[in-house]
Amino acid sequence: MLNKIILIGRLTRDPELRYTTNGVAVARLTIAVDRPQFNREREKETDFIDIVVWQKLAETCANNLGKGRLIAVDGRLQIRSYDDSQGIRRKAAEVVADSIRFLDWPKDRDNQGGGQFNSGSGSGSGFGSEISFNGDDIPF
Amino acid sequence: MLNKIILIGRLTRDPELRYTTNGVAVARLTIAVDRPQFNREREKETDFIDIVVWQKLAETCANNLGKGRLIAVDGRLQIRSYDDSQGIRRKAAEVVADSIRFLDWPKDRDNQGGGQFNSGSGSGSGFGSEISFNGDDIPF
Amino acid sequence: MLNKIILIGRLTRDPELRYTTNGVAVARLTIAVDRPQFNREREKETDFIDIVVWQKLAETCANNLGKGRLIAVDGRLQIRSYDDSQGIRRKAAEVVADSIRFLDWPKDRDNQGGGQFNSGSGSGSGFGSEISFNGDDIPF
Amino acid sequence: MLNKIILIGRLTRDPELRYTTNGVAVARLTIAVDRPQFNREREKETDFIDIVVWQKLAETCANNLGKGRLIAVDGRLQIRSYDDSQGIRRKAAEVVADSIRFLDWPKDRDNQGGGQFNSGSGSGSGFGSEISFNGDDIPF
DNA sequence: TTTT
DNA sequence: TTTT
Repeated sequence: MLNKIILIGRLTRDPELRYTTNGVAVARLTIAVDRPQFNREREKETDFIDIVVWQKLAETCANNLGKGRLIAVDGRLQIRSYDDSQGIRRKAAEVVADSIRFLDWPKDRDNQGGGQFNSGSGSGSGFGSEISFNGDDIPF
Repeated sequence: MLNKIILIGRLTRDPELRYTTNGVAVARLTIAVDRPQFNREREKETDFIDIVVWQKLAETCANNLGKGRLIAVDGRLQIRSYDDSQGIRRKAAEVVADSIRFLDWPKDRDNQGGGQFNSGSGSGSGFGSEISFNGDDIPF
Repeated sequence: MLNKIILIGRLTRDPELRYTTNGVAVARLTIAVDRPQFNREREKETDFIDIVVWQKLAETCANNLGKGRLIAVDGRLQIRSYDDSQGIRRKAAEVVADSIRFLDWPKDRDNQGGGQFNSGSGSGSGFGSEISFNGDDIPF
Repeated sequence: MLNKIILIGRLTRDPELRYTTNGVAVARLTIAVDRPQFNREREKETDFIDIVVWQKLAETCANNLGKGRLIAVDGRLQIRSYDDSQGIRRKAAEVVADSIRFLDWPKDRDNQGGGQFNSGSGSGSGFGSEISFNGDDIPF
C-alpha cells in the first residue's frame, strides 16, 4: 500500500543489461550499502542489494555506470517467489528503481554534479518532478 | 539533488481546485501532521503542511477528499519565494505531491482498502510502479 | 551508506516474539503490501515483507498487534546470508524497524489516532523526534 | 503522524552553532537542493532548505562541515509560526535532522567514504541502526 | 486559520 | 542571500 526505499551505495559489478521477449530493456545492478558502524570493535557489515531497472533508465545505467560507482536509488522493495534449479521454492528480494542519481563521476569526465535519471515507465516522480508544467504558476 | 518526503496526516479543510492560465489543474490541500508525543506533560504539537497537487491527481483529490480525511503523501519539499501584498519578501514551503494514498474512507463507502493515486505528470514512481511491463518477466 | 525504507501494510499473522541468548527481545512480523494496480486486467500483486523489531518496540508490537492490523514501518533493508537445513546457501531479506506506527485500531478500543512507537535502541529519530529539548526554543 | 524527509544537497554557507539557555547545542545549516532539469530550456531551479540540528550532531556538523559540502539529511519537516520584527505573523519551514551523512570530503582528507552521524537525541534510527545488539543473532 |  |  506504500513501499518506498532510498539507498546510497556502490556498484559491486558492472550493470547487466537484457531484453524481455517483448523487447523491453531491463538492467540488473548490485550495490553494496555499508551499515553505520557504531562501535569500532565489530567488523564492517554491508548489505548487498539487487536493483532492477527498466526501460530507458536501464540503458542509461548500462551505458554510464560501472563497478565501484556511487549511486542513489529511489524505488520500492519487491519480493519474488520462484523455484530454483533443484525445484526448491526460493524468495528473491530486489529493489525496483524509479529513479537513480549518479553521485560520483569518473575523474576523466567533466561533469560536476552527477546526473539524475528517472524510470522510463514514469517521470515526474522519483527524486522530484517537473512542477509548474510549462511555466505555469500556481494560481493561488 | 534528492528531495523526497513522505507524510501521513488529516486534511484541515476541503481541497481547493484551480486551473492555471494554460488549463492545468492544481489543487491545494493542507494536512495536520501530529508530532509524536514523548512526554505527556507537553501539549500536543502539530505541523500544518501545505500540499500542491497537479493535473489529474488534483481533480481526483478535489472529487474524493474532504476535511478530516487521512492521507499519505509522497512528494518533494519545495521552497518558493514571493513578495506579499506589502511588498515584503516571503518564503512559502509546500510539498509537491507525486502520489497520494487515501487511508480512510467515509463509512458509507464500501471500499476496504483506500485508493492509490499517482501524479498525472508521471506514473510508475510514487508509491510503486508497474514493474513487469505487460506481463514480461525479468529475463535473468 | 544510506538505507531507508517506509512501508504501509497489513500483518499476515500475529507477531512472533522471542528473546536472544542475551535476553534481548526480538519480534518478527510479516506484512502484505499491495502493489498499486494500474490496469484492472492483471491480478492483484502483493509483496509479503518480513519485519524484524528489537527491544521494547518488539514487546509493544507483540502486545498490541495481531493479524490483519494496518501499520506503517520505517526502517532499513537488511540482507542476511545463511545456510538452510540442506546446507544450501540462501539469502533472507528483512526490514529492520526503527519505528512503527499503528494506523488502525480495533473498534473496541477508544484510541482515536493510532500509536507511534520508536525502536528501543534509539528514540528521537524514526517518524519524528522530540525537537526542542525540554521547552528550549531554537536560539536564532 | 508520519513525517519523513530525505535530502541531498550542498551547504550554501558554514553551519551556525548556538546554545539554548539550557545549554543544548543547536546548529543551523542551509542546503541547496537542485531540482532535476527535464528540459534544457528552463533555467536551473533550486530549493534552499534550512536544516536544524540538535545536540552532539550539531557540534559534529559545526566542526566538520563548511560551505559547499555535500550532505544527505534524514529528518522531518517542521513548520513554525512566529511574529517577525514588524509584528507580522510568519511561518518558517525547516527540516529537523535525525541523521546526517557527509557525502564528500575535502580533498586533503584521506577519508574515502564519508561519515555517518546520528542525532544525539536518539540513535539506532536515522540511516540504519545497530541491529543485532552486541552480537546477538536473531533467534528464528 | 486548522485535522482526529 | 545562496551550493557545485
